Amino acid sequence: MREDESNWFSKWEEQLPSPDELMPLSQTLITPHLAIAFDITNNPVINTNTNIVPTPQVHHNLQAPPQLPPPLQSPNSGEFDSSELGGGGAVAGDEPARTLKRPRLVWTPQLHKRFVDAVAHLGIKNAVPKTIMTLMSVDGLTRENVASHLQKYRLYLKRMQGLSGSGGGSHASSGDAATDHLFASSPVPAHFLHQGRPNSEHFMPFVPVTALQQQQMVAVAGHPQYRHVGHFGSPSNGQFEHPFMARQPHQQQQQVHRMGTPVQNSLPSSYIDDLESANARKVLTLFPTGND
DNA sequence: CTGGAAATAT
DNA sequence: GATATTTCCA
Repeated sequence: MREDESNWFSKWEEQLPSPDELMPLSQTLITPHLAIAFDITNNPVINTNTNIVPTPQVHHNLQAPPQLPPPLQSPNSGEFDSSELGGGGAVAGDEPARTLKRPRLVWTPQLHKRFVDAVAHLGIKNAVPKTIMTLMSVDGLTRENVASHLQKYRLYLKRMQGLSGSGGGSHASSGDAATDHLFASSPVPAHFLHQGRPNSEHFMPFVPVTALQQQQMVAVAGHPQYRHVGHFGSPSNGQFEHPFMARQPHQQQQQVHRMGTPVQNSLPSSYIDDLESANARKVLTLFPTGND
């Protein structure tokens, strides 16, 4: 049977176990010096690349600095040109830069993880588009983007809750099941699932901000041309770049098992937040923070 | 501004 | 055709 479309997922699974980690959202939450005090300024963990599309990348432009720079401080001052998040990214060649038209924003697992993390840190209480967007600090991300994604995310959570109670099956009409994949990539904070507890306080088990990586990836959908624009290494704010380290060939099993059972959420453990980049269909561009 | 639905693009 | 994302409306 045709596995034309299915094959993308296959690859995706295999590449899921990426050494990529997440980035600390604390940046915005914690003050620079506070972060230093906590020593969370730089994560000594390993992080690695970021992009990676199964597609044959023709160019590898990256200046990849030696490693990740000091995160703290410097709130993104804004420098980075931010090429055109909307411009289609182009760079290289052709493609008129449409400055007014934002290309379709592709929510890549990593980006989504950031989104979930942000929501987790904020709590359903403040999990509003604006706050989330601010917390995410992803360049190019707009409130609208977050709002619409949030909507989808809520539906996903709802669908999940509904499933937990009744067994069922798997009837996903359409549009729901598919979304699950993307959402399944990111761990859903336990408290997310339905906070119907009138007497319960809302506490946040804090998200394992342990190994986080500092890099934002925005994927822009382009035509048959995928160009990943990595850019900006803002020297000033030493934000981040994509350090190319060796990726550990291990742990390759994450994947989404069936979560039909009650979420066992492994709180005490670190989440497996490594994801792969988008598949060959979009461009992965690292953008510096600074939207807003 | 937030939430939801519809429309459009890929 | 289906899905994702965007845009408009309440």
